[in-house]
Amino acid sequence: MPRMSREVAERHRQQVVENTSRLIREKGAERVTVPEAMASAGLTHGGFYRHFTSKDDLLAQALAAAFTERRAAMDQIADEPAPPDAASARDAFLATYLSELHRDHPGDGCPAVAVAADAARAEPGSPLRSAFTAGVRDLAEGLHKLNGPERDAGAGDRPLAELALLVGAVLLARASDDASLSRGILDEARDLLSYRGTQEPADPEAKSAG
Amino acid sequence: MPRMSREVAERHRQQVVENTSRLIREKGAERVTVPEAMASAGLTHGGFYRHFTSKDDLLAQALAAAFTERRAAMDQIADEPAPPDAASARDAFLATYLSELHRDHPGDGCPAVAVAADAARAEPGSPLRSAFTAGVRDLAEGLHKLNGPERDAGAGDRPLAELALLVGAVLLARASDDASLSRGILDEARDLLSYRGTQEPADPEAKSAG
DNA sequence: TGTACATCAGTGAACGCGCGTTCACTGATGTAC
DNA sequence: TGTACATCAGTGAACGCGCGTTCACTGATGTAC
Repeated sequence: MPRMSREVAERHRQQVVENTSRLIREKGAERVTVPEAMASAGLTHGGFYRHFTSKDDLLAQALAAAFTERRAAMDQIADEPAPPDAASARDAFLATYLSELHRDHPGDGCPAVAVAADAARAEPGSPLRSAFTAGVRDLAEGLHKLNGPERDAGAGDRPLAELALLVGAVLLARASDDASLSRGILDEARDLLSYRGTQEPADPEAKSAG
Repeated sequence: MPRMSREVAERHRQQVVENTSRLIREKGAERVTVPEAMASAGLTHGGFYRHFTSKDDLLAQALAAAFTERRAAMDQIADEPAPPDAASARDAFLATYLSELHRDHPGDGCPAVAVAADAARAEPGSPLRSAFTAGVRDLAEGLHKLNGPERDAGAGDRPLAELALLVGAVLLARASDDASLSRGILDEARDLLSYRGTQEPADPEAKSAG
């Protein structure tokens, strides 16, 4: 199969990036190979360098795509009204993030959890690390938005710490080889964040309000 | 250099484990090689299998050693009186854990941060994952001890969530390629934990106690 | 619209490299007498 | 305490393997006329 049309070639490039975005979350950035990434779009490895300057280049693009997708999902929850089983959009988001579903499906999950270790060991200034840093900022902004304006005034708006707790909880829950310990981590994290969400309002009656 | 005495051989084994314990925190478990681990004790790779049944075996031993060392450091802080610049032993510990020193020196740092991603991807039941799970339990117990008995009664004792926040914060701080963002993560995490530590005591005067 | 030709997406073999593991070997250590 | 010999810690070469990257090649696509 020799030369493809530009349109087809561009579709191939996008498929490789999208599939790699999933692969790096499932296996970690380091363990994804060039042949594997190309094969995920039905191609052989030889043509890789027509699309990307290096493996690092692809990894960074795939990571950025994962963060973009994740942020969009956050905003969707923030902009929709809270579902009936959640007190607020924020609670709905926390329940989703700290769920066993998220824990057990890294490939669809948050790249901050899956790629943090790779980013921490990448060279400062490298494409992967830059993409990760931008992603952290992006997700923290999403959390800030979910926290809403009321929280801004008080002590409740700490999106960076909240992101750290979410990431740490899902990561430790994934690494813990015991079902009840793993659940305990997720549950305690949710408690800690929910508690802060509804804690000690000046007016006790405000508790029942949205 | 042929056969060494048993005493010397045992010292070599210990050195390999200790040095690997540092190496896996610096580079990640996957990136440590057998030749490298042996060379760290002045040996060549060929004799590796006289000491360990496989690379995985060494990694698990090294990880267990790192957790043991870390737990001992926690207990030392818990058992000593709080230093003059900290309100409690707990605060002293939090300040150390969430410091730039810890962030910038993974090799001396907490294995839960450095090896979580490797453990999360290791096979369930594998030596590395088992060692990690035991380590998480151990550190959570240490945090519980630092929290003290007063916290038990109220809502303040959530050692698993606290560990998740500590781990997530140091990990994201290491991965973030921007000094102020990185500091912000550590600072917000400390705020979140300190706030919970001194919040709304039933009796305001209790603040100065213990 | 047709023709001639340059471009380049994709193929598959090849490269040098480092990995985990195995193995024949060496010779001081440890043991049995 | 001495002697004879088995043990085994450590060496260094070798194994098969998969990696990232390069390259000559193919032939449909895209373009210039």
